Amino acid sequence: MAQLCLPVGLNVTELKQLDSLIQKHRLIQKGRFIYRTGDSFTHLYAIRSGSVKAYTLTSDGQIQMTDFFLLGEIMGLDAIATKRYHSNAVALQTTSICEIPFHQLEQLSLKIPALQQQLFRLMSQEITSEQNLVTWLGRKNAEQRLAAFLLNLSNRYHQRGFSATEFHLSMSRTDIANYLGLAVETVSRILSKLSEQKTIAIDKKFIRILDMDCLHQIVNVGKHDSLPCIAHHA
Amino acid sequence: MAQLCLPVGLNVTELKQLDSLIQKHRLIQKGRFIYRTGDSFTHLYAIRSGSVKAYTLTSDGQIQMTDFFLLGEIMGLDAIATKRYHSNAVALQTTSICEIPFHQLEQLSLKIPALQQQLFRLMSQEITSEQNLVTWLGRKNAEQRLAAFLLNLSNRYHQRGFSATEFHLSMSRTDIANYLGLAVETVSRILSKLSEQKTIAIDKKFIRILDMDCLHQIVNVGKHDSLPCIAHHA
DNA sequence: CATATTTTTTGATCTAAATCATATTTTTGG
DNA sequence: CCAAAAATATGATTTAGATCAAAAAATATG
Repeated sequence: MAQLCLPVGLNVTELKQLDSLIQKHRLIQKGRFIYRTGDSFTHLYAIRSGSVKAYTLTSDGQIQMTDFFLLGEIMGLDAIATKRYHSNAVALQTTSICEIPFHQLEQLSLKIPALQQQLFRLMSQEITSEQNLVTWLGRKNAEQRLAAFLLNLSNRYHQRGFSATEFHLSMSRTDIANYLGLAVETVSRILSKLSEQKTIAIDKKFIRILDMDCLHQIVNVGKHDSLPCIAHHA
Repeated sequence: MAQLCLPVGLNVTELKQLDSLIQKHRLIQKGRFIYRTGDSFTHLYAIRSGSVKAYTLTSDGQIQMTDFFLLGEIMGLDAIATKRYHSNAVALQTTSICEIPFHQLEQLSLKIPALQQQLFRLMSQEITSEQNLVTWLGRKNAEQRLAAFLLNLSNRYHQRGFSATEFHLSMSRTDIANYLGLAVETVSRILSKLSEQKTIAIDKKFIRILDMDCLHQIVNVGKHDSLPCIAHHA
């Protein structure tokens, strides 16, 4: 569990203690739930391979994607306060997850200051990442949202040592559209346009980013910005 | 410091220790900054009275509101990961804040399990609250967003023992619009409409909710819902 | 307290993206 | 391997809300 262990810098004994907590793995088939809204919260889940989507149902029964989790990421942090999961987590492909009993983790973090710090850090990161999503949804047009989404995935894969320019788009167009607050047709149209102008290339679920700069430019340059070049280099 | 102390249930010694951490108060005049983006993170801030807006600047220089903080709420949780504040926090009125040195709080929470738990809880709540905002922005129309916003404020005041139906709208229309991803004109128009139909009454910065049910109905009933009554009672 | 400045409101027009309508491609499952 | 179902793509039309424009109200300031 990269996110929990690596950045922490524990000694051998501490590492062993933490390791003993996170022994239990599970393989989830595509389309299966890891947890559902209202299930009582006992574990955090770390993704060892594969990917997961998390969504909530709004009061009027519509689906709202709240997160995509990729390899190395931790699910369930939003459930700590209420001791119930708030969303439904579904595997987007065959996914290996690691179960982390939260109560025991909490106990252990009392004894290992660096672990407590890492937990605070993880949760704070999650807050920031949701804030960023709010910013995209509130202020950006469809093309900017999609470009930002692709760059975000690219970054996250890159951070885990995978290619930043070629990766698996495991979520459907519908899921992406929902996540970004757009219509499926809009997502499809923009992906087509980006393909046409050779910014990306898509083969089924596989995406290759051909012109990363172009994506950055789309994201960074507001439509009222009269000096795109300067904005880009700033 | 309701949020930090009350729900925790500490013994006398622990309470004293916590109390000694959160002695320092400060009065902030309207329009003054509590922190700015990039300032190094040392304290969490709890609001004792007044209110604060938090916003970020996007890469193309636009303002994006990320939060409004009311009395009893804690600011700065998003800065823990990076040790830098990510947003600008500005007082919306004369505001009394309480400074909480985070490093010491972290140390203390190693010794007081209930305090650690409360911190996890607070951060988890913040994650959930941002997720909710994402849901509003992604799926709701202008009227629903504004109704949800008013109900959210109402709830938060109510939780602290204030009136749920009459409160101070300390943020400007522009701030609200920005927060909800709308144009000022749209916010103004909808507030006018709600006033006209006696759902709310606004006198300068003071708002009175006359028909709470109506607001709930606006929020809960999707436009495609053919049975608003049923949806409302579900 | 009178004038300047900012904020809010209201109206008219325009546009990005939703919706509607099909067609095409991909996936599923017998 | 083929038919049915699901997902994706593309074109035409509509619309919610942005933008533009201007007045009215509130607030600040000398």
